[in-house]
Amino acid sequence: MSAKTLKGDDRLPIYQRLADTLMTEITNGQRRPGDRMPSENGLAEDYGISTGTARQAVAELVDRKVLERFHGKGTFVRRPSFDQSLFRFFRFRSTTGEAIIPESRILKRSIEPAPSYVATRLEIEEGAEAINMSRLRLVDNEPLLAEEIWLPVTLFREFFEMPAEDIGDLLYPIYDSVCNQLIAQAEEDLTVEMASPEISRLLRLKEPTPLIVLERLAKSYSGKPLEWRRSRGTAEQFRYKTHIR
Amino acid sequence: MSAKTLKGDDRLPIYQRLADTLMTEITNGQRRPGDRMPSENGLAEDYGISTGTARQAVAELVDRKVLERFHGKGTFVRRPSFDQSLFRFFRFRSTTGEAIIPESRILKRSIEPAPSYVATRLEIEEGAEAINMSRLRLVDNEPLLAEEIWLPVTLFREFFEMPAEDIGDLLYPIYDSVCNQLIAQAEEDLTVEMASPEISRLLRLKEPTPLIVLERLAKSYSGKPLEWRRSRGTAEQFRYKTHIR
DNA sequence: CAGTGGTCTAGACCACGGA
DNA sequence: CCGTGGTCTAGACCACTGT
Repeated sequence: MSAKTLKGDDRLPIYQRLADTLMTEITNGQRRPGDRMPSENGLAEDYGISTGTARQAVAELVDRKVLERFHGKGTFVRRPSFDQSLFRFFRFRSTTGEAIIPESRILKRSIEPAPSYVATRLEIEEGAEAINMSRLRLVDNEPLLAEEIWLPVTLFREFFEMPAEDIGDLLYPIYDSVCNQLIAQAEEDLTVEMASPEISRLLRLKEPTPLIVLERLAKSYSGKPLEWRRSRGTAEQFRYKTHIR
Repeated sequence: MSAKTLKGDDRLPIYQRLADTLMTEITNGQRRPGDRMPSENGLAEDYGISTGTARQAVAELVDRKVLERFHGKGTFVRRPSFDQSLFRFFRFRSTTGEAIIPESRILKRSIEPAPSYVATRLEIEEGAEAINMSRLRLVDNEPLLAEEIWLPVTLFREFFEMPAEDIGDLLYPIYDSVCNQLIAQAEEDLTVEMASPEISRLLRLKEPTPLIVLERLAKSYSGKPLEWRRSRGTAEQFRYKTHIR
């Protein structure tokens, strides 16, 4: 007999219901990034299904980049790593030429009424209070990106109250450790505009310069919007490659 | 016994060798876009393997977007459709608001020595002769994109010699029918620059305007470079959305 | 209806990684 | 060595499509 039962509509395929079950455990935080999953044979036995079927469920989540398989080692909850995302768009060259995380300087952190373009994306009431940050990102002391960041105050109050000195170059690990909010996916939206006087000053631009504007809505596994940010960098160092079929 | 044999190193997995075999048939042109593949049971029988294994081979090619499966109908060689690619980057709005193929106007078609940036990508000798076209793409008679197109003269001589009137809005179907050259994949590369006087005139721009520059190297199934083009459009109508995990 | 892909079983054996 | 994922068999039955 099967020790565990599958959630969801029993007219759905078994592998789909198992995938949903595992996904829920990850969404709940019962299984966290880096955790090892039960083996495929283990899952099959636990749920009283065939190994091939358990395998199909795992394949589904591997495909959705929620899990990672390693031959001989096991299957693990994937750690999302987002700061590569910048590298997809901008070619940062440090003097050494290494792939590096840009330094972060927080210029402002305050609570303000959310403007409508933020409120919509974060799915909060227009004019409701939200945490607003302005941040500069630098490589070798050269400013590269100016960022405007918004967080729903209800979920991130502890982040707002923590000392600025304790905030490092990466925010997402802090969101997790301080507020228990895990960023698992994001939508990004890329446009071009001319630099405003304010941005020109921040990025130390002399002449009218086209900017790449990268808007990102970062979400939890379940799709709840957690952070909205807008990053602006000079288009000169912008380059994006794709392969299409 | 098995009627057909699999190509390739027999230390490779069977599904991999079957996928390679099918891929070769497609690369050769023995199976063309739109063609129906043998059924999964048929493949299994033909090669004396299990249905699950045949299915795995098909899954591989579906994943690589070479095949498409339709439940109850069969599996088909996918028709690559590239002119959607523009829609990934530019939001064209016709007056009706429909998804449309922009009209094409060929401004120039000549044979010239290939500049080095073209020769490198097309893998021909620098300074070797190549077909060069200049093309304007319009929606509702508004110029939207200026394109510079290069083709290796060895493969596309018949295209060069055909009457301009017979060339429609889409080039890839012509490449196929006239020169037997099938575009199956492409690399795209996106950057930003300010409009030159020449481009400003072509696109009827009044003021200095940032442009999106989309460079595309189009290739055959086997990866042989067939066409290089550079398209420029105003950044105003540029927008690119992604989802990342 | 027949033929297609989609799901599932109940295993076997192989290849890899770590103790 | 054991436990993991990777490949493979030889089917059965279901769900969808077109005639």
